[in-house]
Amino acid sequence: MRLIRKKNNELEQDKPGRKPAISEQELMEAAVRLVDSKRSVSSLSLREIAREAGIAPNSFYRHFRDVDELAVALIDRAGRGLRGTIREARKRLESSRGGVRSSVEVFMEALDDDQKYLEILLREISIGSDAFRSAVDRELNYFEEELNDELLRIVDATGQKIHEPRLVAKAITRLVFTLGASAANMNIQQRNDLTEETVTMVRMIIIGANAMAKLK
Amino acid sequence: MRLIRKKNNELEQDKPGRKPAISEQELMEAAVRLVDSKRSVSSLSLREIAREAGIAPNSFYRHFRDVDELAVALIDRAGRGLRGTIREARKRLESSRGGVRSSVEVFMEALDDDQKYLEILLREISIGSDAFRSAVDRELNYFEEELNDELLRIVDATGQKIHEPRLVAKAITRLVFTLGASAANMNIQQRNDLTEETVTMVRMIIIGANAMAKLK
DNA sequence: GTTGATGATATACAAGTGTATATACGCTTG
DNA sequence: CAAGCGTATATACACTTGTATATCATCAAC
Repeated sequence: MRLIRKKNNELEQDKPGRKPAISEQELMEAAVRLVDSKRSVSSLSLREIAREAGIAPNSFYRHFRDVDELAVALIDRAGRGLRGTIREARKRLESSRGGVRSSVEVFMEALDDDQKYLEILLREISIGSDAFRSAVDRELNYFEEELNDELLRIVDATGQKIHEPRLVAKAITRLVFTLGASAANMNIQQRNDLTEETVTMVRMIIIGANAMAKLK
Repeated sequence: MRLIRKKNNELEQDKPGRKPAISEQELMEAAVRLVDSKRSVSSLSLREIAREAGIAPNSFYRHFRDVDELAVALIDRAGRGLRGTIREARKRLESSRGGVRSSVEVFMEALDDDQKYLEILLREISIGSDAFRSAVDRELNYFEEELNDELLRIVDATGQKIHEPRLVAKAITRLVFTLGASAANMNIQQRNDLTEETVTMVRMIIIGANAMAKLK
């Protein structure tokens, strides 16, 4: 059973029965296939996506109200992947010493998985419709909060102080997302270099926040 | 003044004096006028811009090969404004104590000047054509280099050490640009808060780089 | 078996797009 | 004055776009 969004914006239950010839999933994948370094999701036309998915233009409406709604669904999908990434990073954080490095590595690896979803999220942070942007914002804030919790946990556990953990979380989040976005078109060597750089930058922020806490 | 016969058989008065030729400048301004929170430069159509500028669609070609070329010109313009901003920041840096704060302030103020050019640059960092993106990259790198030079100068002058100044410059640049982009739709209060946050984050990075240099 | 919902299709249309072509007119230069 | 150049314009064409409308096929429920 799935949910169908009707023209009047009501949600309606898909009655048990016949399987649709095409799924929202497949439509989203068709859209992703059309996205490359020069084309953004929000620049895709309804007909283009329908063509790529192999359906008639009008069939698109059976699944999404418009391209924008599909784009938001894409971001939600990216968000789900991101949550997995965060869980993974936390796991490695508990079991290893080089916490920062392994966390950054998990993030960079996630760029390859998830069928470009994360990449799309990163690349289109600042454009698209209002709905699209607030969907991205949601994920960014989630990431930030998770990071904040983790910092507070470390403060609690180790007794070391951190100046304004919320700002530390925000700075790291923005930095990692920005640098991640620029990693999209890189080869392995370049990406490894970028990972190293990112690790150092994140350490600077944490050590800086630490030193500032001591100064006070 | 005399009467001329047009193709559509209308008679029209020949106004005294030649119709003023439009400048690239004016075309660019017309394009900027069409950009808002939902529309990006690269999504504008040639005809839209021509309409806004009050010229015939084909006249556009007299000035730019296509919309993309105009977009690149916009970024170059933004870059020129940015250089002024940097000069200003440096001046304040020499004459005041709170170097970081006043520098960040100069940057945030520049978002209001420059007729949205800087804002456009920030917002479309990751999209648009190859030419567009490399134009943005050029400006970002210029900013980064300037910052690097300044850091080295400070190291020289004060004798304090900084770990990997190039990375410090990169981290600060990305952070300030990213946060600046998100300031586009903020009111004064929110922007002031953001400025404060940015200042603290930048300080964290610098202090962190300082502490890391001492550790070695 | 009939009905009705669901998903898909084809056809159609008005609006918008980039641009090729032809042309008009002012200005400069001879 | 004529020629040519620069800048503008009108017209036209082929194409894409979103979507309205009508129709068909499949299946569930009565």
